[in-house]
Amino acid sequence: MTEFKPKKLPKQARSRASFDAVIEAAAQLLNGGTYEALTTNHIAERAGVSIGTLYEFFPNKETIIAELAGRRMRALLQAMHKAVPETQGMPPWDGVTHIFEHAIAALVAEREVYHALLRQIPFVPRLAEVRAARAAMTDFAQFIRIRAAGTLNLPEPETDAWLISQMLSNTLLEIAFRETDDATRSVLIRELARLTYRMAVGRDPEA
Amino acid sequence: MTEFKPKKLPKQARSRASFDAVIEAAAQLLNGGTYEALTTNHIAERAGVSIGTLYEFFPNKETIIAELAGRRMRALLQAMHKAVPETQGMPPWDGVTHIFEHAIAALVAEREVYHALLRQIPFVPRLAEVRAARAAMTDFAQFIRIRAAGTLNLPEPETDAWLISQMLSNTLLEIAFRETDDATRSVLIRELARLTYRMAVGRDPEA
Amino acid sequence: MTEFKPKKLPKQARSRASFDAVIEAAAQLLNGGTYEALTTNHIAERAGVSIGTLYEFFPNKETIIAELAGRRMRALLQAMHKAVPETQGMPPWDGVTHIFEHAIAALVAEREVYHALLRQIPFVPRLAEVRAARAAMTDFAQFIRIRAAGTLNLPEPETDAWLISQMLSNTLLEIAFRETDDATRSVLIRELARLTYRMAVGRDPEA
Amino acid sequence: MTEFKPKKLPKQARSRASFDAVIEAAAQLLNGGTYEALTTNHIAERAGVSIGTLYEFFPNKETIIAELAGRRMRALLQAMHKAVPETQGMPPWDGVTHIFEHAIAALVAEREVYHALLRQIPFVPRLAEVRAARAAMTDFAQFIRIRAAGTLNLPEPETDAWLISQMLSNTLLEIAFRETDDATRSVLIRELARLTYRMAVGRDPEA
DNA sequence: GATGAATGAGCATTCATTCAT
DNA sequence: CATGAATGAATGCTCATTCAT
Repeated sequence: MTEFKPKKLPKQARSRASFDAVIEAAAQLLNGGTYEALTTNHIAERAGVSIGTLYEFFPNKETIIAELAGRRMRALLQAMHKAVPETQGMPPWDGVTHIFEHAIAALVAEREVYHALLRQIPFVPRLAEVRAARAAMTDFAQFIRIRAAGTLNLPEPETDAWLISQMLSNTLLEIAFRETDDATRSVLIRELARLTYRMAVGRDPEA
Repeated sequence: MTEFKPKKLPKQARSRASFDAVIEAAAQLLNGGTYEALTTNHIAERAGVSIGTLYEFFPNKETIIAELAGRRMRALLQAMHKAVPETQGMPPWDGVTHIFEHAIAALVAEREVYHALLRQIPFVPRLAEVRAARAAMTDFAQFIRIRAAGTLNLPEPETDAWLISQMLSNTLLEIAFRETDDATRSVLIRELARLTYRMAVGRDPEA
Repeated sequence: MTEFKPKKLPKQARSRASFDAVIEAAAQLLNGGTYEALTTNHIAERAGVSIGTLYEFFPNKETIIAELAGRRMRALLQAMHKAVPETQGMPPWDGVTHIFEHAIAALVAEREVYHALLRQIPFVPRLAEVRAARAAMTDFAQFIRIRAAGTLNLPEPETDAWLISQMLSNTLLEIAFRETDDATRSVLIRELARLTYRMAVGRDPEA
Repeated sequence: MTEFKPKKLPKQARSRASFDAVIEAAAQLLNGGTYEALTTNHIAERAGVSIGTLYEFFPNKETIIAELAGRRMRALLQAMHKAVPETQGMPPWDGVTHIFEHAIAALVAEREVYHALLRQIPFVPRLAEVRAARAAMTDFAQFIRIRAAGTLNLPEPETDAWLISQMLSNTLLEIAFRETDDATRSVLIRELARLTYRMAVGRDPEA
């Protein structure tokens, strides 16, 4: 599988700024346009950098996108991890809901970026960093156990973990991509949390 | 919303053959290449038809893809519907497993086609026929109730139906897209059926 | 110079109807669209005739247009000739005005057809029939002499005749093509008649 | 009304050369071919520039043509203006003849370019710069008055000015487009000047 | 005769990438 | 180091014309 690595990681401040500007310009253009409209020349222009400079840092277009995908995946995981301590003392179901809400908030803030990255660009979902983020969803399902004190009930742990991570990651994306209001999304998230609990424990939480 | 309709539906045998050849050529090219490599000239060449003939039937590239998507969605639903009578007498969990197996078989046979259509081409998931197929997943979840004699237990029926249809359609796709062997897929399907039962009924089936 | 002749002149009534339909379909399409949008397939469709039949009568697109141009030029001259007897007893200036008015009326009725034919299609102005029609404008300038009893005063008769025919034909077209109302056109026609009289006779008419 | 403006006006010498090369290549191709044969790929090839570079400067084909039309109209007006001082001391009729001769010389040098631009390309005559040039013909008719010391005699000044500008611009073009020798053109120009004088003043000049 | 499916050269335009300055 | 002019293969699509049925 082709690796997408920047040509050189910038050390000096000025370089660092250009490097970042390119990636964030790509994100801006993705928000408000499809992937098909994303051209390297536009990225350079939006970044305030010449096309020549862009190619100093990135060997090709794919690498820019891979870098952006990595950034956003890290941001997404961080948003969820930051929410974990806040669930202290909540009943397990509420804890899951809380974490999902943070994930959705991060996704909705850049709906089109995530949509383009994860649903339109062939190679992005196969990127190691993206797969890791998806797999991490299971950790949050596991988290139910910690909070629910040992009631986790998964007969085929590995298989079930993979399935649940697929269901959660895809459904969180669908909720975020859906054109609707925050209230509707709240209901969806809460129900998703309950269905997740059902999957993981085999019964409804005694809320 | 833009409608994608063929220019003229072919009546004569010669036309019918060309019409079909174009659509199936598109499918062939999608199998073994990405969407980006799918060009109208390549489609025509592969179909053994001139580019002019291709545009005799289809007003633009999108319409070819929409027509292919429609065909495959219909094929998928049919594969599932054909499996329903065969579940007579099976315990509900096995019935769902059986239906999923047929769906996966259809998907796996053209893994890359389905992947390109549903995960790379922006407008395909928005197509009426595709959305209908996705929504139909809920019917199969409902089907559990029929077989499980009234134990369906969904506190927010509409919301839960949407969530379950998203989870099932996406996860079936992920299982089909995953590069693995049939044995592994069998286990995944069976576990998916059980998790689905858990979501729908709130407990494990009494196998 | 290439000659544009129909393949075969139709004798039977049915053929005659198809032949005419093709030419008039071309005229209709020219009214409400530019020459660039005029395709043989559209002409055939509009004429209610198959493209194959169209090519039975006309060896190529140019011939259809040449035939249409001939028809309209003949119609234009006829419109002007029909007006001549009506000028009996009018003072010469009014007579010219009267004839011009009939010409403009014919032109305006199919503004876009005449514009496309005479101002956008390279070979039409070079067609024998079109040049003849243009030359005929001089006859109407000559007509002033008949009515003005011998006062025509053209030192270089042949040269002046060509010049006047160019001025009149082009300016009548410009008046017809101009987007304006009938009242404005009336004033333009009357003034054009006076300027023409001045050119031909060397002084204003004693209206 | 759609504006046709170059994408970026070239600053550097290299750019300037390419920019000009494109426009003059278009002129060359128009000389010796019709508008229909004028393609962007041919223009680029003739200009010794890649098609990509062509589109670096011009957003579309129309803009190239509009730019060429502007250039030639400016050249035409300049040719006429430069001739004005040379008419000092000439009798008015000779002065007009002199100016017309310069206009015709400029037109004849690129007969086919002017013909294609002004008689085959739909949008060119509607271009602001072209309309201005045409209107400027009236100034030269006015010029007769200056030389003829107040004898201008136009009962409907605005209408007559428009008519005369139409007659002159069109007839100058027809003289230039006509396939003939210089001697014949000279006679035509001289007679055109006299007819113009007649139109403007109502009698022959006292040569 | 009439049909209309089929042809394919050709068109305007895009965009990832290079390299002389 | 940075620039941005230049590249050109490739794309989606049109349309005059042919010819098997």
